[in-house]
Amino acid sequence: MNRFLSNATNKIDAKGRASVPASFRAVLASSKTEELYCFQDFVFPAVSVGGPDLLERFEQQIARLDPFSPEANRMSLVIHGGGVFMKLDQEGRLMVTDFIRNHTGITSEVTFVGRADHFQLWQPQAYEDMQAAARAELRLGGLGSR
Amino acid sequence: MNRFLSNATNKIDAKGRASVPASFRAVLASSKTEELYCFQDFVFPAVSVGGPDLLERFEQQIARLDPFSPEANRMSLVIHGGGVFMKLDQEGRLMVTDFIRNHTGITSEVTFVGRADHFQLWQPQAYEDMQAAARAELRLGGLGSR
DNA sequence: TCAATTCCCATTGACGCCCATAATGTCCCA
DNA sequence: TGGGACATTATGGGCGTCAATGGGAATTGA
Repeated sequence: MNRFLSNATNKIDAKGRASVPASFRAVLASSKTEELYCFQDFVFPAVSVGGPDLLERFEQQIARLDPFSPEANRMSLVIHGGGVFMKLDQEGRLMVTDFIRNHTGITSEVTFVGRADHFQLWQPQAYEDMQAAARAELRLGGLGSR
Repeated sequence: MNRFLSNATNKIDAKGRASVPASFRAVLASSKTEELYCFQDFVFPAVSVGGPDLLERFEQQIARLDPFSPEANRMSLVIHGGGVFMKLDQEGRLMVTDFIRNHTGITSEVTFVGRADHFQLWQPQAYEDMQAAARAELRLGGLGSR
């Protein structure tokens, strides 16, 4: 499978590192992705991580908006001003920086959440709660009501 | 027969493995399905299991939405973040992970339930109860009363 | 020069591959 | 039609491999 799927919670060690799940690393390797582009999610208290192509996709979306709209402005602020590039170490571990911690509330553990073309970093409990809430919404919205 | 039908209850061994019923494996083999997509059922305390085509069906629903909308974001969180890929071992056994246990209450035995294009994992007693309840509903609803 | 980051190696535990055995069902033939 | 050989399934467990984790040493950079 060549997209990010499922979720896993890993520990952050004394140096602030956390292992990226092997299945996620496999996806990155298959697309030859070395550098990771990170930014905060628009909706959730999470940090999204993907290849440089992810950044390009967002730029295209901004281009489609009215350049003077508050939405385009806000999006650019988050995407360009708020984004960072990161790299994994030799064992496939990610440094959990203050940038990540501040937007997520992550302290000692990270939940990696697959989102098809990218993945996200969540504070474990926040993910649990949001997953349950989103599931309840979908039930009302009719996805599971066939 | 090329769809999942009937049900069977199998033991979970000390390593957390359970044999998938041979008839189900035959269905998987006939469609060349190697990887299994699993997710928490939207209404029942069960985990649904099917081929990647099951995931694609959900993704088509997401594709109909504005990719930057909260709805699409939420649906992806559930479908991508909440789903898992699994593989059977060489003997056709499935690892009963905590993901499965948490959503079903499964402990030492698992009931496999055929649902035509996919199958489900249930805690045996929960399945019995739900089966009986569904049967009663049908009786009231008049399906058998024509 | 000090602190933070990266490299490298060790440890542990989980998982997959392999083989063995028991239980069950099926088929063939007397 | 009964019985027995055979096949298949469900299950148990040994063992090697790899992922996740921890920590010392080297390197970088302010």
